[in-house]
Amino acid sequence: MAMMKPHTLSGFMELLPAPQAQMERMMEILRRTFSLYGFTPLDTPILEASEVLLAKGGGETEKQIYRFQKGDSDLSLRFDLTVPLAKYVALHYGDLTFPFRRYQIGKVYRGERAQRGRFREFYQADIDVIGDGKLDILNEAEIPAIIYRTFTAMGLRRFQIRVNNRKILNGFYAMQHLGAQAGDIMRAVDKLDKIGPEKVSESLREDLGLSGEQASAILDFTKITGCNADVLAALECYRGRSDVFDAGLDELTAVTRCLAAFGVPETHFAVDLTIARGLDYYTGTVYETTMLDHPEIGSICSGGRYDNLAEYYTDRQLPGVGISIGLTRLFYVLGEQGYLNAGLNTAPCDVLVLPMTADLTPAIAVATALRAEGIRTQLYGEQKKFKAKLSYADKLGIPYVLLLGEDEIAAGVCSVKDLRTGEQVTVPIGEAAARIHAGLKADGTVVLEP
RNA sequence: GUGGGUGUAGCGUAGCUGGUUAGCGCGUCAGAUUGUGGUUCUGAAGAUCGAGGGUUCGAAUCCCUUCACCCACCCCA
Repeated sequence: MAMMKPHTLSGFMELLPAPQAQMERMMEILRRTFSLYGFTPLDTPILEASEVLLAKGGGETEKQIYRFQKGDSDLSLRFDLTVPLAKYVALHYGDLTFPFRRYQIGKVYRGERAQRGRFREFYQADIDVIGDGKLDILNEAEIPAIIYRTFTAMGLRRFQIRVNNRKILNGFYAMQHLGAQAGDIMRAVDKLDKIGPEKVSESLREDLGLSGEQASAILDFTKITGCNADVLAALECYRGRSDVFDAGLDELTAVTRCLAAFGVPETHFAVDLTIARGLDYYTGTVYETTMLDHPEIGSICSGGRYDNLAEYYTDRQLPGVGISIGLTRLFYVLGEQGYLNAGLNTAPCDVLVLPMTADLTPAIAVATALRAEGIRTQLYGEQKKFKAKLSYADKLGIPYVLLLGEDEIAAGVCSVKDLRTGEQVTVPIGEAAARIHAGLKADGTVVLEP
């Protein structure tokens, strides 16, 4: 039988052990930070009935979703974590306490062309707050504050969370009598950074059939930039001409105020009237986060307020606000920039026990004792040459090796070698754990509690 | 989905105006050193040149087909 070449599908990330350890570390930070704000962990199926995921119907989702038949079932892979959440909340409404705050880290799937920093299977780390009937604006300010804290905890510095409000855009376009084309216009305006104002104006007039006055009114609107206070002040000039716009401006102003109180510096947070992206279910505040040094990779975290997502599954009004970190993309960018692996121990364990005798039981006893002390211990039982055993520890980056030969066993001692310094000491077996603990703590390596 | 580019040992690559044993680096394995790794030295293994077909005395090299991957667009985390 011909052997087939092993390969991994395009757009699917598969990591080696060391980077995988880094990825897990990032997820730990996310879980810890989300818990800090009172979010409860949640998991939902990767597969859902197609009618659930496509309830909203149409649009880009329909084109990009992985959908297939199994028997008579019409199934789809989830393309985000928010739509499944809406289903979950509608389904378990009676058993949940509102506002319902949950975080979820899981893989999602999008059948589009893979590219640098763009995957077909990727992790999203979501936090959402779902209200019963109503949901206070405070939540919309807290979400980016959490993101700020999360990214900071991961060691990121050069990122910016940009905020806008769909009501402001929709209200403004309504003033220009362009309400029906709001979506297309937002998409055109979104290209400002990429192709410049002239091309955008051209696109507005030629592709969307707007008048010259309308196009320049839109471009003038996007030119409202500066510090957050300036932008908000400039927006006040448009007040009084659209109820929707006024509501959006009130919300954006409130969010901006709260964010300052949450301790998010203005360097990391900006009101930006050009952002409008994200899925089309957003109805109010929208967020988008980019790395300042790598804008070309796109948003690594975005979300917003959605008032009507659950309407396909329930008659109840269940407004929500949430945000999604593109973990796989974030990890990819960090890895590419060499920001990962800085001084982090990615070894699978802290010590490798090397039995040098035919009888393995003394080594087994030592390994068991070390584990009882919370030291991550691996027992190496392969009949290899001594140098091969040491080389194994070296390649995996295991910091300590514990040698147990005839002489040591007879004397009730063991040899503990620090592979990083090459230093080796012989200590009573009972003291080995304390010795390794001390060395690990000095290095700041995470040690499991006994 | 549309347009462009690239496919040579596990990985990164040279060779590409056709010319006979496809070269190098990293990694792997072995030895120097059978209780001392990471450094160094020596040696070895490892490639149906993405696949299929065609042109030719002769194809990694030229032509066709196909597949895969990458980039751009679309859209998005």
